[in-house]
Amino acid sequence: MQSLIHKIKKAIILSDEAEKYVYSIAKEKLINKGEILIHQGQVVNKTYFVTDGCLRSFRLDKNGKEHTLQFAIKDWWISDFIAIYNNELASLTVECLKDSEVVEFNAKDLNKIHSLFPEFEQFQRMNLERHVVSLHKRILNQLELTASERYDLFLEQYPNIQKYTPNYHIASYLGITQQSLSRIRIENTK
Amino acid sequence: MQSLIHKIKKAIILSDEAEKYVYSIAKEKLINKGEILIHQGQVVNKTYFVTDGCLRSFRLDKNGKEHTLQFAIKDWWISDFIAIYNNELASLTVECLKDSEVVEFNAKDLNKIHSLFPEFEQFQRMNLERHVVSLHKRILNQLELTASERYDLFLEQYPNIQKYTPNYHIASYLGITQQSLSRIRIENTK
DNA sequence: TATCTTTCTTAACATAGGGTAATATTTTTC
DNA sequence: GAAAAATATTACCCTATGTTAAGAAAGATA
Repeated sequence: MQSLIHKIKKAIILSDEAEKYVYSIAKEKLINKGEILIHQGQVVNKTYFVTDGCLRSFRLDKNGKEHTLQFAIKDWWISDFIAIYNNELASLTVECLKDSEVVEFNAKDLNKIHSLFPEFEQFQRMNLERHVVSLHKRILNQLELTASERYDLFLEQYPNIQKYTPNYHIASYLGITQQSLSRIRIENTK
Repeated sequence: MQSLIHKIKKAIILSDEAEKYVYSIAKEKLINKGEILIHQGQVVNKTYFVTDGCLRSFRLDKNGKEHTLQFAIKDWWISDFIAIYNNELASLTVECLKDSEVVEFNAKDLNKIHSLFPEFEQFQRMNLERHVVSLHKRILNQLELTASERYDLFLEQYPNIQKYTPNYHIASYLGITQQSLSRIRIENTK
């Protein structure tokens, strides 16, 4: 929780009342490895801020294959923003990859914060700007890099993630099979 | 220009002064097909709002291949947000696909608007939220759909774009070659 | 209309990566 | 520590897509 407040205060001037409101709608939670926070196909009304550990969001397609949209480590937000934005049932599952500590928010409470404390508009805008830029980069990487190059870049961006997540999750983030990733890993060490 | 003001007013309450400021920093421009608004490798300081026509942003990779990040039609923003956000030289080129009408902003003026008129924070946040959701969807589509399925979806999302842009631009958006797209187009009509 | 240029299609061949299945390795559980 | 479960590697074959090149079609220009 402290790490979230700290992150907010680094970005904006946070009044006492606003800080109180954040505390009033936030719920600190310890999550065990393997727990599912959001279930694909069910109602979504929570958004999570990760203060420790690692979560993952993915979609299960019609053929039973998983496709990883996001890994969330310390100081990242994670939820099913597609579903929340469109007011639909979850198109993603969010699961916990290792024992983690998160701050849970009801998505509607979190949305109200903007009208109650307009200073959060700026905080949120800046988060979203950063997010858009990272998504643009990911799309361009997917278009122009080989699987092997994408894997190298992934390891730079998430240097310790291999401790928390099996390779087939990484493969599903990169858009390849675990067998292909295995081949790439062997090539790279030669 | 009216269409931009209209769009803003649909989202937020726009004070007279704020509206005046928008006019003072905005520059309406007619752009000819083929004109380049942002050059990869050069300084970027402009952001464009499209009021009519169609623009495209793409990256030229080391092998001379183009990769399309975005098509922008009426009511979309386009620029090189990666470069602006990171204060780098352009990683993209923005070109005009058919004679278009745009509103040009200096990126710094546009950024100042948030502190001068905080109501724009909300406007921008909502734009960014929508944008993030559409990027999430695009990434998931790229991970889980075949090239043929992505093409079908593309045609739904940009129903008239084929009039403005050659197929090899569409192919470079979908992450395939123009030859593959040609094969897919033939398969689909069978 | 004729010519030039751009775009699209087609074909032959090459290759990255997928599918399936077997085996090896590591991790978890009892 | 043995057994079970999960994960990773390897192999064989297959398919979608890439590469290169040529030709056809469409659009632009003179």
